[in-house]
Amino acid sequence: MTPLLRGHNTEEGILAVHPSGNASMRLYIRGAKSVTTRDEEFFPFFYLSDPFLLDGFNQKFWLKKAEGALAFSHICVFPAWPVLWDAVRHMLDRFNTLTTTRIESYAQLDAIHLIPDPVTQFLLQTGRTLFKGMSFDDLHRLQLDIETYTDGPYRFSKATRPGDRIILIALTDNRGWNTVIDGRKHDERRMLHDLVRVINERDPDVIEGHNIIAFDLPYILTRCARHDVELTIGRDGSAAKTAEARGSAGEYPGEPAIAGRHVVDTLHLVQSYDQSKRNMESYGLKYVARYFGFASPDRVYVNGDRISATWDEEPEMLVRYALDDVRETGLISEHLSPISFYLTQLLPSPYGTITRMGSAAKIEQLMSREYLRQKHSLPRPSQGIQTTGGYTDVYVTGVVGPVVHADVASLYPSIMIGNGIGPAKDTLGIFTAMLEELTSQRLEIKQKARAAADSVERSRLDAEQSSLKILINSFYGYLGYSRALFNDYAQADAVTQAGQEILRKIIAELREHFGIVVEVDTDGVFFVPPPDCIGEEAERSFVRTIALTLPPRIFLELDGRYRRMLSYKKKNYALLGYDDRLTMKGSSLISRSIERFGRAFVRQAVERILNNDIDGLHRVYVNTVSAIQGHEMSVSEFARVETLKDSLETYDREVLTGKRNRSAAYEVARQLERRVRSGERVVYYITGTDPNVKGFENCKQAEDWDPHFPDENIAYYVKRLDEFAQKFKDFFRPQDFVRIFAPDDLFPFSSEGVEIITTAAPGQPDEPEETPGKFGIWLDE
DNA sequence: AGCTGTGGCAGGGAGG
DNA sequence: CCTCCCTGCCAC
Repeated sequence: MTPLLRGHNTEEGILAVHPSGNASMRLYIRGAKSVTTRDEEFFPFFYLSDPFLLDGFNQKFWLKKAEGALAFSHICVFPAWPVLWDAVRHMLDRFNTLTTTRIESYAQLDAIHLIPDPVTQFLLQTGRTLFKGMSFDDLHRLQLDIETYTDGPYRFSKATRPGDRIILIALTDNRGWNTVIDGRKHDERRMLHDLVRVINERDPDVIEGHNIIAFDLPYILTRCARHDVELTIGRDGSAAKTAEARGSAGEYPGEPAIAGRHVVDTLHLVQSYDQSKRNMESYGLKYVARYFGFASPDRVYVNGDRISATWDEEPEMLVRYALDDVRETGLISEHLSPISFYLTQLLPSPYGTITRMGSAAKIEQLMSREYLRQKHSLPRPSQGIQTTGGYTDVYVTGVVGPVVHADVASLYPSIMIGNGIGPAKDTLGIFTAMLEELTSQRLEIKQKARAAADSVERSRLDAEQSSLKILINSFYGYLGYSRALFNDYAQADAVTQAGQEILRKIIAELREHFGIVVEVDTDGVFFVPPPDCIGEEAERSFVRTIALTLPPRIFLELDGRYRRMLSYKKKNYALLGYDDRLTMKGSSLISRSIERFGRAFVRQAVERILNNDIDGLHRVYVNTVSAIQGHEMSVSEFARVETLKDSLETYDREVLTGKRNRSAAYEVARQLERRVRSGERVVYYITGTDPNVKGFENCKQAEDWDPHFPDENIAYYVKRLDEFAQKFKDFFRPQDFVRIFAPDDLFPFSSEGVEIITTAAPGQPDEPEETPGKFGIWLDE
């Protein structure tokens, strides 16, 4: 019995398990009842080497470190796929039994969990199917195919296509499941049987839906339980299960189990897409479809609470609505799923799982895959904290223009490649090598995509390069992640510090060349170009001039140009494009926690200020005040929407122990009849007459607001409006400010003599004192 | 049970 | 009033 892994850090608790050469098994080791374990000693561990299957596609298992040497009494085999039962038995027979090698004080296995991930993955990608009763020889041939099909470490395998898909939609109204269905039990029972039949007939590799994991599947399973129908949609005829139903046998919570099929939730796809883009307002299906331009003009919309009524009154309408949902979900998936799909060729995880994996987990898999390929041990996570981040500052507040935004392309990855930054623990040195390799692959693919004549080919290549971009951008975050095996806080700090230096250099150079730096954040700069730099071409070449002063491989690019900019605070500003489009950034201007009327007010006010329309600004204020006072707004405009992070129980406990204060959102949640879970949104408004009421004592659920007897707290909401107006205080002289943001009285408002003040932000000792009007040229237009 | 990072603004409530 | 603490949301 020789340990399969070699390594320098076995003293840190590295274990080798020798499974006698079957790596298509996922080994899961649970602490036996007789074993005392300590939580802090639990750590995930790890891949088997594979003398027989393919390199890299090894499976993961977990060990619980036990105190002292212990032997378990038996070994159990749990094949996740009954189809493979024979194969497992065959392999075990062939190798007699599992042998384990124990190092230091680690315990032996007590359970084996089979998940044929590489096989499903291969099948999915090649469009081949695994059939019931397949013999071990058939499987073995498949495995040989898989071997030839893999290209090697951290390279894409040969691409094929996603398998057949089916989209699942469940409909209910949001008053609860009972009202929709209870009157029509027979119909529903038949529908469930139809669902099972259709899925088995179509036999899809992938089942998709928007929020399918949190809603459609659990909903359908609940209905199945109520009607005593088995949702037998697994490829082997087994029933679909939710995580709870399966226990926590090493699976992710919420991970659905449909044997032989992948579940892809377009909600997850959208969320991870927006993590890099960051400009979506919501992740709801209807919004997302409109965002991507997938919603057709004659799309049917039915409000959630009208679904059962619509079904009763105009069933064809509801059918059309459901089909529109399906169509849009399908288009969103076609647009976004390739990013995950192409990663299945790089990572040893199944397609469905990859769509739900975080970015650090992906890096971890890449690292582990290569370490295991080289049969080297893996380190444990280091303890510590990262101490630095990006540099952010605001040099000028007020209205300026024209403004150019220049940013460094892929700042952190470039630094890591340029300075060879990688974890000290990475003795094989693959982290940086991998980053370099992936980056050059991406550039190659990007160029191919640009050159591709065929539009299908182009979008396939584009998806591939987007997958890589996401991976590449995750390398930095991985360094500072506390649970990462290869984390290295010192190196994470080295990356951010180098980034700060580059940004400061850019600022210094811009000033040297007579640009006026307005706001900077991490990897980009807003600045007013020098007076003789007019027009896009001049600005572009100005940025090039600055870029020449930077270290090699650091590419400063012109990212955007704007007619005017309102600079408010760090990470808070508004931009007016040459197409007159207004974009606002920052939590104090666009936060979802601001009431809708407040967001509308701020937006209109910013727009008027950017256009130097002081009379308009005053009118916006006056109109908003009168709308509040005249009860002209409906509840959705002044209600506040809050997401509950904790359960009501946690909240109560923490309030009781004085760890946190009472808050309106949770108190409203308490009033609701249904149980409120964490992550849910609560919509409420403030009642009473005193503007200084305590929110948690004077709050009501928005649904309870009655337009005929409006009881919102007018004084409170006027006070809120004045708080929003305060944001603009520094843009005006005090005497002007009080006149603009005040109701009309005896004398009509006049903007005569009002000027917008632009100032160098305080606390900038190296910035010479500036006077109003000196920033940019637009005031003289 | 799994979870990528730091920096920044604002609001509400409690207590000085 | 102010400060502190906590939570939520946002930029990159």
